[in-house]
Amino acid sequence: MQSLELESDQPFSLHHTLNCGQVFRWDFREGWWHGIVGDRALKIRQDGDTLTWNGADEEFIRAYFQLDLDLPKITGSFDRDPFIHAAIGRCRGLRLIRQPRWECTISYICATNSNIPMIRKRIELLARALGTKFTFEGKPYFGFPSPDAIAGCCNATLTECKMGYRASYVLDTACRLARVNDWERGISESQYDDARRTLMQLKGIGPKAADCILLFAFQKFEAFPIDVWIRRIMQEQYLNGSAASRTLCRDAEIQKFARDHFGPYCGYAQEYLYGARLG
DNA sequence: AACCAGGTCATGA
DNA sequence: TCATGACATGGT
Repeated sequence: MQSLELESDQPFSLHHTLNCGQVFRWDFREGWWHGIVGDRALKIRQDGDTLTWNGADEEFIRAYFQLDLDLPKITGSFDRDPFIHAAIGRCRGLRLIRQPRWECTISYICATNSNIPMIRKRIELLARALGTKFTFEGKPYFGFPSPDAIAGCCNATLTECKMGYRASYVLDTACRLARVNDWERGISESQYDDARRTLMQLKGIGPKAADCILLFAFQKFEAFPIDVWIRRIMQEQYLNGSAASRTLCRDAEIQKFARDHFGPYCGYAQEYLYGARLG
């Protein structure tokens, strides 16, 4: 077991960070958050300014939870209206996570047109079917399947994982990326627009999934994923006033507004809006 | 029983 | 470039 003391001027909330819908393989049980990240399992808890965990070194924890970033500076940069101000207050300490790139990519293909419990079930079934089994604190876990593991399976296997029509998307993307050496580097080194276009050439990745992947796995904070919730919030709160009188506007317009209004960290702002969405 | 969920794709104008 | 409908699945 290891621990660290958070800096007093750098807010962090494990609960908001893991509960805001950006990751799908974390569970809160008996006072601990239990998670599977790529091929490792870990558990972690927060008591005030103390983080205690098992299953990773401190370097991993700091990187994974973005403890190296100046959060007040980030939230301050987009704290520009009463609505986002309230969301920042409600989700105080929420940090974006640095997700494994491959896992994040497949996860958000699995996420389309589904609710969060269904996404979680799908990914768990996928890991059980094709992931590597290992033991952590005496219990069995399944890591996230490698590109080769998915690329080598058949459509029926993925259908058994409740992928529905996404099965062929997952398989196709796995086959493509499995043959490319270090595909992440090209995305990582590209500007946001180019990276987004490249990702969208993969089956099952449209504008929304691409933005989630760029935001959560490539730290391109200018990405502003628009799902049904964010679309609703943006139209009601920022674009056209009341729900009754609003006229619909395109996602591209919403995105432009978001980047102009919230600035270069608008992706971070998006996650605060999403995290605070249930009132 | 329709409708919805962290949407995307194929089609047709 | 844009609307429109289909699409697997499970919950409400």
